[in-house]
Amino acid sequence: MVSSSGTEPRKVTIHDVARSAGVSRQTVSRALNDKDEIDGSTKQRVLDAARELGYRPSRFARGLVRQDTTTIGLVIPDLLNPFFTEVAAAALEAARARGWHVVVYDTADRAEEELGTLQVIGSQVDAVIGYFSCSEDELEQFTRGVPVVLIGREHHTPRFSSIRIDGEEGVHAAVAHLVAEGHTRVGMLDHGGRAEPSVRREWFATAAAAYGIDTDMVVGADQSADGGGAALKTLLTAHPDVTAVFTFNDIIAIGALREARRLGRSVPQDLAVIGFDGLKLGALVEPPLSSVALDTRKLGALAIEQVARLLTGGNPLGADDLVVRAELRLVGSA
Amino acid sequence: MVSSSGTEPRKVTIHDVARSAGVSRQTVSRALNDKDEIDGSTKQRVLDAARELGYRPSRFARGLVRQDTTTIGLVIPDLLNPFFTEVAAAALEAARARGWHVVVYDTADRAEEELGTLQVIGSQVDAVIGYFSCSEDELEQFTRGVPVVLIGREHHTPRFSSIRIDGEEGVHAAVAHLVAEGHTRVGMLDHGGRAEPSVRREWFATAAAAYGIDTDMVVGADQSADGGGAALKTLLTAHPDVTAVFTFNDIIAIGALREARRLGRSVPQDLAVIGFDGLKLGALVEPPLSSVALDTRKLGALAIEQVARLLTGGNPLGADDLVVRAELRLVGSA
DNA sequence: TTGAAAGCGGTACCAC
DNA sequence: GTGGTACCGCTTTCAA
Repeated sequence: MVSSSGTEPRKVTIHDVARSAGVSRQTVSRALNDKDEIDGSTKQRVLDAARELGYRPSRFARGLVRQDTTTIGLVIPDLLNPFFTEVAAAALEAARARGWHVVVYDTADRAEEELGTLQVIGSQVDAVIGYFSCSEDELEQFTRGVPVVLIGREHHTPRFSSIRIDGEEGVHAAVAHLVAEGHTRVGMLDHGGRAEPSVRREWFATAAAAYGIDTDMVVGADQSADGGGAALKTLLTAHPDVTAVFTFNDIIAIGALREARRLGRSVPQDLAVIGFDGLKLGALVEPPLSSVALDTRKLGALAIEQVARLLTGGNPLGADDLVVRAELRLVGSA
Repeated sequence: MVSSSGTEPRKVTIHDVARSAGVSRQTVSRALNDKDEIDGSTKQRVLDAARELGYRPSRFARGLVRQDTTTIGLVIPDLLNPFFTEVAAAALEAARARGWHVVVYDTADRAEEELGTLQVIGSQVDAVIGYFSCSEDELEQFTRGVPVVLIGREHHTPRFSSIRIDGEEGVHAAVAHLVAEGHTRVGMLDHGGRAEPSVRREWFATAAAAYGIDTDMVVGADQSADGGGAALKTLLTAHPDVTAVFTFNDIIAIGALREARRLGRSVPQDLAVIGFDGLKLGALVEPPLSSVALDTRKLGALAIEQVARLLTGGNPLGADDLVVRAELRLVGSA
């Protein structure tokens, strides 16, 4: 006796409606799809029967025959991370403009969940946009045949597309600004975790070098406000003479802002802070966070646009077009 | 000549693979679905052929025959509003636990988009969870037959379910705390827009009355940080003697926090602030925002749980179980 | 181990 | 205006 207590309501099909209304299935179809080759009264009768029976057309059957609806899968590590929130919102907006549906998968920053998602997603969507941590091999293996647009990393196989984030100029401008303000000891809070330094750090190093600034004061930070705070503390302990910091991203910067206040350093007077991403969130903290800002809406729009092209087999955008440039936005913290 | 320049790649079906591999369609199916009633070499041959042709099974055809995958639609007015971000994240998490897919629709706070979504969603998902602004009549009309769980408002028709937010005790505790701290002039920043005062305001009024506190100092605020800031300014201009404010939600409270600083009032010394929602965001501002906190994860989990019951026709949760209680969390701003 | 046939629930194209 | 039929692409009996 495993069956549920409720009256397991066997799926009502178009056939049931047809029989109940005393018409054929196609007539039911006509009534439901508002075709005009049908008598008014018949139509009403069918509609009534359908309501009566609680009929709902199967999206699968319908999708099978009229191949219209496109659904894309959006895979992100953490929707609560404001950066991904913005990316997701942007993708949703761009998708909505095309009448597409977006299935969102939050992998909770777990590699296993990511793989699991990848596994199942292939048979659920027409294309994938995502921020993945797995290898391209794994990606390829699971998404075989599905267009994939990568966010937050660059692809090495022509099999994929990716939206490149170009912050070189923006970071240079940030450093230039700090130098112009008289800062000579500028530290950086890079991301922690992965072994290799980030591209953002390279941009920073290049710019710093161009201004003859020391570039060794770098501390890795967890990708969280707490991580940023802790990293700032470490940095200032090791280098008390630091008067400005550039951070891997805004979340880290916001944590640094908070920690600076706790350490009795007022921002931007005693410590200038410049983040990266330009999150809307930056406007809510005090002082407002200066940042090398990304146009996340454009990022989302580009990803969707590329998917569209990939899907139609039309000419996909090249690497040169798949770029979002970040630019310095000074509002308070520097 | 409207045809695209690319080689419109006609959909490869299981049939093509079968022919190419020199087997029948069902053998292809076996190979792809990893059944064991198939010869190893045959399987490999089929797999190769499939890869060769770039074959991808149709999710519609597959869904049609094995009726497993459930997809739920999540409709929210604005993913960038941190409250909805949390709700969405919670729903995604709960859905993932069941292996469900979630299609997210952001209606951009526009009634027309909401209706449009409603229109299309019925034929795309198995159930709907959402924060809607339209009438129950409209909801009913468009979601006919689909289980619907409402968030942020209560239902009046048995046709729907809703997750109720019970903040009565929490708000009472908030007022009690303020009173205990010596505050006698407590204002409120309610939501603006709609004509009627919010339920939260009623809770506030009731609690305030219980402590013999004046309850007229209420200002409506736009649901944004800026709105909260502006509202606080209005409030303090009209009632300079106010020493504490309770707000409709955390976003408004955060705006108030910012404005207070600009007005030279330090928080919580000169002005105590208590929000509502308990967003994670509240931990990022200075001082950390005290709030009548909601368990958004539970909210999402409840919604999904109810959907599950509705879907199986099993015994759905009653109103008494569909409640999320909010409780006071004091961390800094009061 | 493999294949033929019968659906899954709709829609389109044809007669009537 | 309405019904018959084929078919969308795949899986699941059931024989062979």
